[in-house]
Amino acid sequence: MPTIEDVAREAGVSASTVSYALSGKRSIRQDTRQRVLDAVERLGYLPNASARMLAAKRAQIMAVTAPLHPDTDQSAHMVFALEVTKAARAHGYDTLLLVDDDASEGMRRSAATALADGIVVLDVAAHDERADLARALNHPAVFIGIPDRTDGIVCVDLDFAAAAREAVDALVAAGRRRIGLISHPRTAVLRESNFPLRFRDAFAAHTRELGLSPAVAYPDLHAADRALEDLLAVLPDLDGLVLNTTEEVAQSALDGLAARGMTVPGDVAVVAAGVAFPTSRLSITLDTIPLDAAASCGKAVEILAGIVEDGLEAPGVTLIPPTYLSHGSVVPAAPRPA
Amino acid sequence: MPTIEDVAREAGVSASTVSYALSGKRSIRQDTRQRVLDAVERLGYLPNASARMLAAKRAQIMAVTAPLHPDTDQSAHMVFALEVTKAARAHGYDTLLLVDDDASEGMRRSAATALADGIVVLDVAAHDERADLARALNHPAVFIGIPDRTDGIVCVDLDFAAAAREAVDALVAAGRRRIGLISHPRTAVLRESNFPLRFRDAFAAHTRELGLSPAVAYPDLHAADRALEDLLAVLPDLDGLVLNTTEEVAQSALDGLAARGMTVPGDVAVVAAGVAFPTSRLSITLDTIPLDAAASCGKAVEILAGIVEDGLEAPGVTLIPPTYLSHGSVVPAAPRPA
DNA sequence: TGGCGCTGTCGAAGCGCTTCGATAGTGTGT
DNA sequence: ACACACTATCGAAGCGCTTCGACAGCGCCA
Repeated sequence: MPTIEDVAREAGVSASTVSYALSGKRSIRQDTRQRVLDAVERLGYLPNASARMLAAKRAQIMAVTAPLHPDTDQSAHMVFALEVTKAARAHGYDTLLLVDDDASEGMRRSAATALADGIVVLDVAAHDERADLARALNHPAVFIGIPDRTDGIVCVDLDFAAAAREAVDALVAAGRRRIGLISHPRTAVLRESNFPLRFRDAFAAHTRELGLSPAVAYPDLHAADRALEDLLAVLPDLDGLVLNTTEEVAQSALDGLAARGMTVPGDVAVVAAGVAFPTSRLSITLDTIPLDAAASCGKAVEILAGIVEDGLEAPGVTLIPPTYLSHGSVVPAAPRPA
Repeated sequence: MPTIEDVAREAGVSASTVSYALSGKRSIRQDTRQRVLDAVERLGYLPNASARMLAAKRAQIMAVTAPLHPDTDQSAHMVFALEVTKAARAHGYDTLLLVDDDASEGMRRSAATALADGIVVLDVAAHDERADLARALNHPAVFIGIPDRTDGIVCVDLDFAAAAREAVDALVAAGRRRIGLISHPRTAVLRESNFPLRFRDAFAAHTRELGLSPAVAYPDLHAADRALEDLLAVLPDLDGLVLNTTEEVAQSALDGLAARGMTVPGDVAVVAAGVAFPTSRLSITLDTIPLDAAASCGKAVEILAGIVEDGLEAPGVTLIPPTYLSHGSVVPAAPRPA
């Protein structure tokens, strides 16, 4: 591999001139710059990464950490890791994947060894040890997801509350007033990430604001049938359904409606909101407010790059505004039989 | 962050002594080493990664490249990326995730800048430009998957041929002799990765060896029904079925059997072989010879670490022996009605 | 007791880059 | 013609580590 000295010799200038010609940090005469660029081209020069890191105190690397609970579905987080990687690349960073069993070890190591300039934290739990670590570490970090305590850390996430309101509004606009929500399993709502709570609470508040009676049900781990039962007990003439749940449970809910002879969107208008899967994979393609990995990750990387490069003041919590995608599963209610 | 000089001062020795005490590359008196270790502990010292890389000409980083076709299911490859990361960590390496649209750009860059010591190549196609690149690059690389031309490159993959034979043997041992194979869609078989071919050819050869008439069918993109039809046209009294296909098609095949009133394993014994999904997710948990990401990735990383660290001669193609997992979907045939 | 080989430690060089300060060269206003 | 500001370039220092060669101190054998 050629070094900067080789390029300098080839171009008939000094190494520092090559460096400045390539970085643009000092003015270089146009023809000199061109000779340097030609030499670079001819030799196929790329600066050695470690030398550059050492001298510039900048690695151009972002670490991304995904904890490794055996129970969670890995591939879901991996999609986020992928999106972070794409976004980071667009900002000129490479991405280091950290998946240690000890969630903190990788963060600590990549910070202490200056291997990465910043860290993107995925799959954030309500009580996440990595939040404390981030506060202590004095190393740029951005969380995708929001833990309970957000002081001293930087977070990005979909605005689940707004998503809930928008889902309700869409149903109400279609004349639906008996609206239920199928949320996540109770255990998940209580223990893990807190977005199900944010969604549920906004759903309840907003329906109440609109003079409706909120009905929320929690599915079992994989099936929605009992949840649907619960909903129908409270709202026998259910005509709107919000799904903030997994793909499996969503499909199960649709199956449950079909089994009861209830049509979508005729009898029940349905919208999936704050969900990570494309509804086109369901038996009926639903209107959806997606949890868009690319959007969250793009924003997170942008913020992180700003902190690293310009020492920008870190914004606290950044909420991504929801986007409503129409697929025909919400239409005006048929006139009710009198 | 403390430097090696800080540790040296704290321990009352020179920097080189600290280095040797930590690396073990020269003998250090026991009590001196202990003083160094204590100082390291007290200061929380971790060596700066870039300085270490620059001096040692070793990054302790492996790159993993997954090409970014929009059509392919990303999360599947991401599981491999995850397994590579885990295995690499166990060998003391971190993992750089490369997902450039231009599949080669990241490889070229990480090699030329010496950012990574080696590259693990995922999702290898039959004709993969990255194979040519690897030959040209003179940088350690291991492919997970096998392109058509394997000269000059290092590959690891499941032994699909052996898997096919083992699947057939299991069915034959259960007294099944009218055995069909549902492979991948024809287009995939011809254009993309070549393992479907390796599997199919071994299936055909081995059934023929055993005096059976091989029947192979190719599903449509998502459904197996026509393939099943094709199979039954050739083998009306099908009693053994091998699935080397996607989860979706496998489920569709089971549905097809059920729709025809054929029971598993009573009428038809079924085994899924060389498949990346757990058969427990199907409506019937099938005997399976899994395509085990952890096994392939572990082996690949081990080989790569050997090349990087000890300049080991690179083995050409390493085939992972298949493992048969029994789940009761292959049982002896009922006595045939005379 | 002198020479020899070990063992344990140190100093210095060097990895390839960035960046600071110095300086030669150029043009401008007086 | 001279001082002055500016531009373009260079040399050298330094980032924090690894590693090589040197060598002091030691025990051992002759």
